[in-house]
Amino acid sequence: MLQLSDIRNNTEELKKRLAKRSEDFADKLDSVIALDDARKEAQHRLNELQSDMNSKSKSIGDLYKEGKTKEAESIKNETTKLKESIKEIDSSLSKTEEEIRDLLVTIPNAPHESVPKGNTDQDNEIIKKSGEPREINNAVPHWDLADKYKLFDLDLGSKLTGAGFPVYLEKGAKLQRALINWFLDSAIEAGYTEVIPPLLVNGETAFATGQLPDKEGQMYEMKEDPFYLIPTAEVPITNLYRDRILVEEDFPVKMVGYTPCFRREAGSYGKDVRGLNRVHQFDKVEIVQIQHPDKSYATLDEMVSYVEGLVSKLGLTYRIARLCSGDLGFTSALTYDMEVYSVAQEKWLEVSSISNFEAFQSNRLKLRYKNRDKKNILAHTLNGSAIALPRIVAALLENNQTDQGIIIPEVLQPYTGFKTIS
RNA sequence: GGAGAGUUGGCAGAGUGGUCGAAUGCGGCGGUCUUGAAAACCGUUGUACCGUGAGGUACCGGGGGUUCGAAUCCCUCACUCUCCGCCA
Repeated sequence: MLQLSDIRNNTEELKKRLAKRSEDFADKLDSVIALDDARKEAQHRLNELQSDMNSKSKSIGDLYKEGKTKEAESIKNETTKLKESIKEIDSSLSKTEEEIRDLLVTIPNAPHESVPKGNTDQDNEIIKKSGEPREINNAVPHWDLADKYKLFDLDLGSKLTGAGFPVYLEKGAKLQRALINWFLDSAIEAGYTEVIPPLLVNGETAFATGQLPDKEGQMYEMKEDPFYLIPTAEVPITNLYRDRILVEEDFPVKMVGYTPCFRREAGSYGKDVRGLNRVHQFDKVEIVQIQHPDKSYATLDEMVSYVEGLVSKLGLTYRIARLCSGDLGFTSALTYDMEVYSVAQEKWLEVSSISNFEAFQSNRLKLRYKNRDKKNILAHTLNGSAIALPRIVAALLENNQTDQGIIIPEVLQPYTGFKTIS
């Protein structure tokens, strides 16, 4: 969430940046400031009363020790009222703090100045295209190729679980492992440290990276325990650094992790859900960085090029989009999407989303660093898919189909152990 | 799942109702000494909020309670450890 101090000090700038979002948040910012004024006043009064109480308590103790029981009793009587006032102000202060928080959690991150104003993905700005898509006559969509070569089976998955839980088979299963391993090895080579986090997280963790309360209902929730299945490795990996105070020398923190991801995708049925286009469980390798605020945008560019390198080595046709304000996630200040072209479906599939959250997550994570003046400053967090598997698989199958079978990209061959699927 | 013991500052570890934001040791930072370093010695060393400032307030796993006063007593939850049970 946005920093209170920022809202107070840079009110107009934040209003301007937030105005790009579909909803107007100017009033909310003003309300936050007004509530914060009330909070300060209450805080001040409370402190005074507490101070009074502390000194009274101290003298009661002293008086008893000196045997002056009567005097002690008389001061004790005075504290009764004081105690009530403290309780009263304390609870009203808590209420105000809660109101501030309730308001703050509904305000999204302020879009970066380069974010184009817009409503839907139609308004995203294509900043790079890798060339013209290859043309294949009578291209077969990946779900039919999967049947033909026994690569994955959605019906089987729906028997075991429900719609959107693919079962990967034979070379399809091997291809998953190959991609995961190649993605991981590439990231490690690029300086990322591998982690394997839990797949279930508690509410505090989900709150800190912004999934709660914004995406409540999009995560699978456990029945017996207050845990959520992770929708992305971003959640547990970024939270590794919750409540940490770093030193500048720690930057950049670079982590990579492979996890399955679970998404309910409530409300998105019907469209674009065939085959692997949108499933409830999928595999993803995620890269996360924690960076100095001055360097986070350079890091974002670096991460985009890194992901671009991956799709490029896979030989896929891709384009990079700068998300417009309407398509920008709640927690992000600037997001680039990597999209690959799917020949049979004749459309672009989003395979990676790379975002700079600035201090939005750090504020909830309480992730800071000590600067040279020994002040604690919120760090910036970033992450990106590197990469999500299903749509990469979809594009690979469709784009690489030939009469002789499906050609496996060279970089993957050491991992698959086969060169074609036939 | 059952029984028991714990959770204190960066770490280790005292503290069982008032003088405790918290002894002591280690580590970190600054200094003295030294050609340099080590050792020794001296000083300093948590986070957040309120206040222009002096200063004040809160925090000893989380939440609640008892009390004039709680790190210390009670309740509750989470976590850690030991033993038993079950199990990959």
